[in-house]
Parts: sequence; C-alpha cells; structure tokens
Amino acid sequence: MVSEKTIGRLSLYRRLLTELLADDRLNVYSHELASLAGGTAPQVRRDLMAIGYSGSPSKGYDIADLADSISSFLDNPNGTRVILVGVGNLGRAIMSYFKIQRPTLNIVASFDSDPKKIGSDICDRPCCDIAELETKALELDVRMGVIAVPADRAQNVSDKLVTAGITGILNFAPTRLKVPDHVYVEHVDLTTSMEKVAYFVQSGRKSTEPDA
Amino acid sequence: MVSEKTIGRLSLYRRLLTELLADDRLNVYSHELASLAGGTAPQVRRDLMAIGYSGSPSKGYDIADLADSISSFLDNPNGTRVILVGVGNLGRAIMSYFKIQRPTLNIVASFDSDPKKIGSDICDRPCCDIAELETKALELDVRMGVIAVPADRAQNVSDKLVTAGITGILNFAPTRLKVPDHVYVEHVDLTTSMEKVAYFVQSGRKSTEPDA
DNA sequence: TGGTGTGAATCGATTCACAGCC
DNA sequence: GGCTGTGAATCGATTCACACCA
Repeated sequence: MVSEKTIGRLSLYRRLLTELLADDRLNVYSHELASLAGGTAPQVRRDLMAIGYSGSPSKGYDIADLADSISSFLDNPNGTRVILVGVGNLGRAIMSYFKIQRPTLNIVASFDSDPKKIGSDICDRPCCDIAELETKALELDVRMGVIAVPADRAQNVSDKLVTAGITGILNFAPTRLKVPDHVYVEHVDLTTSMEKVAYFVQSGRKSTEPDA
Repeated sequence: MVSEKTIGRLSLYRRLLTELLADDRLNVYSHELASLAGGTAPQVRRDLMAIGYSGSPSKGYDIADLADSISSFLDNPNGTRVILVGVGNLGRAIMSYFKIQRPTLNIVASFDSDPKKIGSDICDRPCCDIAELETKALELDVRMGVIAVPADRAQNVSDKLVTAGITGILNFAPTRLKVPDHVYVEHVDLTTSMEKVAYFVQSGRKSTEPDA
C-alpha cells in the first residue's frame, strides 16, 4: 500500500518531469529529481519503487516513460469529474487554476447561493444554485467535490456532497468535516498554514521538514 | 523542541477553543477537543504537554486559559507584519481572509505588476508596484511574505523577499522554492492536493491520516 | 469513576549502506 | 565510478497503558 505522503510526492515528481521534458531532457537521476523536489535521493528511489518503476544505473530514469507510469498510477483513465461549491475569490482562483489543467482533472460545474452568480458561467463552466447541489451532482455523475464556502456552511455542504455519492473532498473551509468512513477528505487550512509560518518567523526556527 | 506537526495542531486547537468559548463553555476534556480536531485524546494531551500546559483531572482544561497559553506560545507579542505578492483571485482571497483576523497577523501591503492594481487599495491595504518590493519590504519592516504569483515568477519574488530580510514564506505557487537555510517555507500546493484527492477517489481508498 | 500526565511500546517513514550493474 | 534497488538501522511521531488524582 502506497503511503499518502508518497502519493503527494508522486504528483510533484510528475510536474517536475513535465518541466524537464519541456527542456528537452530525456533522463534524470534520483538525486536530480530529489533536489528539484526538495527531498533526498533515496526517498525518490523508494517512492518510485512503491509504484514498481525501475530505472537503469547508467541512465537514471527515462523522463517521459516515468511520467507516464506515474500518470497511470495516479489518474483515473476516464478522468475525474469535479464540482466546486462556493464561488468567492478562492473558488474563482481554483476554477481558473484548473481550467488550464490536462483533461484528467475536470471541474464540470460550480455552485453558489448568490443569485447574481447563479446561471452565469464561471471560467466557462455553469454556476448552479446550491439548492440543487444534490440533484445536479448525481446528474453530472461526479465523485469529487471542492468546498470553498465559509466555515459555517461547510458541514452542510459536505453532507449534501456525501449523500450525492461523492467519495473525495478537498476542503478549504476552516472546519474539520465529519464524513463517513469511505469518504476521503483533504483539508487545506489557510489560517493554520499562515500561523505556522508566523510561529517559525517569531521563534527564529528554520525549516526542516520536506513539507506537507 | 516542539514538532512542526504539533505547531499546526496547536493552531487548530486554538481556533476550536475560541468557538467553544463563544458557546459559553468553560472547560474541555482532551477527548472532546480530539474529536473536534479529528485526532486522538492522547495526542491532544501530548501536544499540550509540549507547551507545558496542565489541566485538571476533574475539570479537564480551562478553555480561556488554554487558548491564552497557546497564543503566548505561537504568537509574536508584537504581532506579525506580512506582505502579499500577487493580487490575482488567490491573492485577493487571502487578503480578505485575513482582513477579519485578530491583529496578531497583519497583512500590511500587497504587491503586483499590473498597473491597473498598483496604487489602489486591496482590502483596505495599499497595492504597490512589485518593482519596489525590496525597498518597501525593508521600509515596512516585515518578516513574513505570502507568494501568490504564477510559478515562473515565484523564485524571483522569493529571492527578493529574502534579500529584504524576510524569514518566513507561505508559497502558493506550484514550485519548490530555493531559499537559504534560515528561511522557513511552507508550500501550499493546490495541484498536488487536488491530485491526491482524485487518487483516493479513483483507487477507492479511504481516509486514514489526521492530515497535513 | 473518569479524567490527566507520561514512560514504554509501537508504528511508520526516512535514511543508511551496500550489493549489483553498466 | 556512479548509478539503482533494497534489507537493515534509525529516527520521529503516535498510541498504549497505567500511576495518580479529584
């Protein structure tokens, strides 16, 4: 079983590999990839071992081939359809972030409660009434949701997503969501991130960890 | 030495405590706080032990007093002055997020390269020309910066922040920044977070980890 | 009885160190 | 010689389990 941390790093490696490809590079060594990713060479090798990928001692890893292997491990071959709830500044930022994304990750619709937004298009995707969240989510056959609403609305939205059959949530609201066991939640907590940095500034401690 | 993970959880506990206070609660037990935070009771107790805080076996922890103790551990008593670079949707989202924040964390100015933004106020704070980043940062005496610019500009901005004496960076750009040893960097990588959730949806694996 | 505080055990992730290969 | 792949060692964080207390 591949660890959660390894999953995150694989995603990072893939992005770095794509950049290297654009530079017409063909091969990388684990220590190069490690340095780009801010990690160590043995760690890169372990991560790749986890998905059963092998390089060659002379050439290192074939960049294009490795990127493909990571993709076939991480991605759903049919793509992942996503809905986003909450079209404030943050929601819009996320929408535009993933508009340019490869078709693997596809935000197919957004939801809000503001009548001024409902019915319009946000980043070329329809913005629907949050009251229709459950029915539309079923209709659109999505399995993943992004929550970018204020804290006091988040649990309610989460519940609706879960009853609509969603099994993965990326939550930006500063609340720990309660979800059933089969649902995966990733919390992105801006306040905590901010306060952590502030603590390290204040205490004069330096960075150690390779990061979340 | 208090671990990085514990720092993050302390920030979360403080927020939860504040919410409990607003509900007129006076005391909490470790298992209650744990359940709100999505962790375990022994972990809460260890975290509090790390900052030398003691509760009472009968009453648990005094909410107001504990929140104060966490604050005096985490916060700089003089507050932390922050600048934000990159006033796109994400930058604006962050600005408005922390406008309402207690005075401990204070975004004092923003920077952008768009002439339409320069000179105006964003969330009641001046938006300055990114060309003036170094001089203004020194002038404003800030130690912490938030990077919300596109990936290809991030390293350059980071370098400028570092030469201006900043020792903590919260980075939203999808790049691993290279910084000197004494600078703390926290990466918030939206693409990776998104891809992680997509992986767990696709693989049918459920949540385990208490989270980043 | 039902808490807290904490040494000891466990668990997981990272790093070491080296065999095998080009 | 410098790389990969990987068992073994290490390190850090979490959890257990229990003494102690109100």
